[in-house]
Amino acid sequence: MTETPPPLPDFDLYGFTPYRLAVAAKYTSEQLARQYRDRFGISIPEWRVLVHLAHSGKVSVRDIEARVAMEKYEVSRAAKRLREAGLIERKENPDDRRLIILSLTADGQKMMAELLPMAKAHQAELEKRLGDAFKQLEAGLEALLNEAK
Amino acid sequence: MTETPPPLPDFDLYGFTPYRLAVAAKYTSEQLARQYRDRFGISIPEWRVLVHLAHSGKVSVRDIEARVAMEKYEVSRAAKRLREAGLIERKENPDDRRLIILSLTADGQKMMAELLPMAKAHQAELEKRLGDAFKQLEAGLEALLNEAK
DNA sequence: ACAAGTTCATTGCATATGCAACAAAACTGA
DNA sequence: TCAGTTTTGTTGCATATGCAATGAACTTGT
Repeated sequence: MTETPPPLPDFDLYGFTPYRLAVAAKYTSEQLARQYRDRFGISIPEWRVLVHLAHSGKVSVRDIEARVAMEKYEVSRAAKRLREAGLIERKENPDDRRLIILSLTADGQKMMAELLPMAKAHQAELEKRLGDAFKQLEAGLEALLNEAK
Repeated sequence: MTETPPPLPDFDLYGFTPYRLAVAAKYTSEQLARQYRDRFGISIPEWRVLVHLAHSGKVSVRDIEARVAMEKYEVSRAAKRLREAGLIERKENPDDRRLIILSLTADGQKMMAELLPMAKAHQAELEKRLGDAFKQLEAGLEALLNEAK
């Protein structure tokens, strides 16, 4: 004689948007991330810092933190590894000695000159594969990300 | 006399879909995840296992791995913690003694009876807030997730 | 029947991550 | 001016994670 357990609400993980977004995020970044990891030994946090530096020139940890959805300790540690790898360099800001100035080294520039086209190609490929669905995805993401910040 | 560095392709992280998805995933799961972490001490991998058990009854590590986008070692470790917390239990499958049978304990059921409505409310809230953009987001995700598997 | 290969789950190890504490520099206001 | 507060960046510590190796149970092919 088995007691029927208290019935649980019906809930399907596949229909749960945070889950779906997590899977989609992992799926879309996986292939490219593996490429730049195998080829250059770069992790995703490091990649984000590099992209920001490639795009914005000289910036502080705080700038990056504010703009690339990373906590400052992540930025700090990513920057440390990148410095050890000789890809970025770090100076003191004479106007405010708490701030640091991060920038790509020549080696870092060279690497990014290879990496960025790979990323652009990946993005183009994704857009092409998804077609109209891509436009819808982006419209939805736009609304979500606007409210996020 | 500064040498102009080799020009880098223009690339904006904000327009990069894998990045956008990662930020969106983090944003949408953050609030709820904090709730169930603070209240029940449950992490996201544990939550996924629990949801799958609530939905599917008795399953093996392999079942969960296949269906909830987790590696088997993640499932294994999540299950271990949940067992230690008394939320799930584990039996041997007599037909195939490599397989294990995971299921919710009474405590686990009770907890999920609280947790699932929270998740449903979170989802409903998200749908409502985003309105039409939600539908677009889901259409895009649908296409992406279909190709993922 | 049984050696070789597969599948399933777990674990050791190195590294990554998240949190909170910290130190140094700059700002604030009386 | 200068004690208290805030901002910036780093780090110690505990835990989580990813990978590869392991071992046990099953399957396959001859």
